Parts: sequence; structure tokens; C-alpha cells
Amino acid sequence: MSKAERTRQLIIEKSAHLFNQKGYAGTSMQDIMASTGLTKGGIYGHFESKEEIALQAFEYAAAHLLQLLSDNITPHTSATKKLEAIISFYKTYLYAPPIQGGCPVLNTSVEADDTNPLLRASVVRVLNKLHKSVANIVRQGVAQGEFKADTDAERFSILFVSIIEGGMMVSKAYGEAKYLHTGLQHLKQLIEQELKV
Amino acid sequence: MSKAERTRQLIIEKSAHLFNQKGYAGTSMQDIMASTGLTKGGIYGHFESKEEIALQAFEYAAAHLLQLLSDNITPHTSATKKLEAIISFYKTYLYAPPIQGGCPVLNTSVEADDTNPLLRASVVRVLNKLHKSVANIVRQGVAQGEFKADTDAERFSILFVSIIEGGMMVSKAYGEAKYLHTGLQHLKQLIEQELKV
DNA sequence: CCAAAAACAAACCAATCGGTCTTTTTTAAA
DNA sequence: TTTAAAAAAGACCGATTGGTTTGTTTTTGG
Repeated sequence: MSKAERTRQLIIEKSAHLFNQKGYAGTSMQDIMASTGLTKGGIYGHFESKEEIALQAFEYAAAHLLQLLSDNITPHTSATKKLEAIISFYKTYLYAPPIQGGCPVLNTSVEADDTNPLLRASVVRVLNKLHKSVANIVRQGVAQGEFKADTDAERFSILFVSIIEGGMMVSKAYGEAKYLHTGLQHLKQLIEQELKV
Repeated sequence: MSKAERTRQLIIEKSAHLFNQKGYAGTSMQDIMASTGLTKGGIYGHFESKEEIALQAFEYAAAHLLQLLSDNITPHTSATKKLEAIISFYKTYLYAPPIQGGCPVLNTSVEADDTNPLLRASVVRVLNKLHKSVANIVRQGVAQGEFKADTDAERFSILFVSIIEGGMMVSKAYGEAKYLHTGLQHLKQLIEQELKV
């Protein structure tokens, strides 16, 4: 890894935490300079604009999140266990978020949906991956006779993602995990009552 | 209503739409000047800071939202009908949001939770009202024998709010109402299967 | 209708914004 | 170890930021 690549990665990682906490408009180049220990010359040698940094930072944060999810899912073969792995991953999310500031998909989506088409497009791509990841597990569960044959995988994955993101928002507002936990518990119940044969 | 009160209200209402679309950090005094047709002198005669405007704008938006919800709820006597009135209110939310930019609670919460304690506190107060409003309907339904006696009103109201906010976020990201609609449909199902005697 | 008060416009302020450019320092291949 | 190239520092840029101040206009109660 060259010096340039290392520095570029440092900027992306530090910025990811800043943008996720303070938002795109709320994060200044001064913040990024302070956080990376670099000056403007050092930063703008690697990126051509603040927006490019934000875009890369979000994609890094999202990729990191998806990787962690994947790490928690792959050890299991049962579809139920896989879904439960996602649920238990989010149980500790608020206490130890992989990227400080909560869920980058939630944060970036809310800020970008009316203001930043590029960032919004990136959010949509990540949401698609998230949905597909859950829907594929459900379809796998159906295929191996674990879940009911008439299960609507798309519908379930929409509920899955919505409940987690909604619970995340409420819990972050209150500063208490119990709201997210209620949603997660409901998802477990949904698996038992709606999915399982 | 005095001239001052009218102007103050104009600033609050115009700003509410701006902040709800572009966020606190993303909205400048220039934006508010352009939207109200006033100059800085005119605006700062009524408010002492941008933050005070944002606070008042959010509280106006939230009060407006709660009022609309109340208007939709009160005509009904049955608890089921009241909950369904909330659900159908949100069905058209994305096409005709009372405040442009989506749900002010969602938007403000996500931006303020890590950056603005005053605004966050205001969000929490509104969320409490929202939860109480739903929980009270559920408790009323239990009291009049419409819902099961062992219903957990708190838990249901948490799910209710989380699913709506989560669905709102996903739908706004995609620019398609179907994600929110899936959540709303699930809530209807929950009323039938978990609440009703 | 008039005068005091309130509301507003417009010029002004220092500070900060995102971004550029030149110079110095560091890296890395020969 | 030398040297060319790459990386980073730091001064600099115009524009914009939130906010103030000083006049001028408008409202409003007597």
C-alpha cells in the first residue's frame, strides 16, 4: 500500500465518522483537517472536492457495515439463524456502532434525499444490497423447507429494513436502546409466526 | 394578529419547509431571506439567532403534524378506526406532505441527535406525544373491550412509530411510496391479529 | 390625523466557507 | 546516495456564513 493510498484511506475513514455524526453540510474541511492531521493541500491532492470525500466516505461506511453483516451471517446455514444473526448484530449497534453517529444509511438518506442526487443514488444502491441480502436468506429458507412456501420475501425484507431503521432513529433520539430492541424482538416474533413452517 | 405576529409566523412557516428539506446546517439565512422576502434586519428583529428560528420552525411543523393527526383521529369512536385513521393519513403522506421534505420528526432527529441538544430535546418531546397518542388509543381499545386485555400498549406504540418512520425513510430514499405502504399494511395486520379480541 | 413606537431595509462586520497555488518536504526507484 | 516525482504544508483567494448597526419606512394607539 503506497503512501498515497494510505493517506487517502485515512481521509476516507476519518471523514466517515465526521459525516455520519455531523452530516454533509455540518462537516467542514476544517473538521476533516483537524481529524486527519492534514492540511488542505494534503487533502485536495487526493480528492477534488468535499462532495467526493463525502461520497467515498459513505461508500466506505456502507461497505464496512455490509461486511460486518456478512461476517455475522455466513457462519450459519439455517435461514432462521442467519436472520437472527442480523438481529443480534443490531442489538449492540447503539452501544458500539461500527461508524460513530449511528446508521450511515439512515443518516445519509435523510440528509441527501432532497439535496444531493449523487449521494442519494449511492444510498439507494446500498439499500438494494441490504434488501437483497435479507430477501435471499428468506428465499433460501423457503427453498430448504425451513420457511413457508408462500412467503413473500420482498415484503419481509422491506419490513425487516424499515423496522431496524425506524427503531434506530427513535432509539438515537431518546439515547436509549429499548426502542430498537422492541423492533428487533418483533422481527424475531415475525420469523417464528410468519416465516417458519 | 399584529404585524409583528404575522411576520414572525411567516418566517416560522417558510423556514419550516426549508429546514425540513435542507436541514439546519444546510439552510442559510440567505435561503430564509429569499423564501420570506425579508432582509436580515427584518428577520433578526423577530428572532435572535438562526437556531431559535430552527427550534420554532420544528415546533411549528410538529404541532401542525400532531394537529392533522388529531383531526383524523377524533371523528372516530372505535379504537380500531382511530388507528386506521392514522395509517390512512400516512398513506398519502409522501405525495402530499404537510411540510415539504418528509417527516420533520425523522429529519430533525437524525440531524440533531449528535449535534444539537436543544433541537434533540424538542424531538424527544414530540416523540413522546406521538407515542402517548397511539398508546392511549390502544388503552382505550382495551378499556372498551375492543382489544385484548393483555395488550402491551407501550410496545405497540413503539412498533407503530418505528415502522412508520422507518418506512418513511426508505420510501423517501427510493422516491417510491410502496415501502412505507408495506409497513402500513403490516400495522393493519398487527391490529387485526395482535390487538383485536 | 399625528406622533411615538415598532418593523424593516441596507450597508456593514469579522469569521469561516470550499477551493487553489506555490513552495517545501518526503518518498521511492535507480 | 542521488534525484526525479510525489505528497503535503501553508499562504492565499473570492464568496458566503451568521449576525449587528444605522437609518428609513410603516404600523398603531391616542
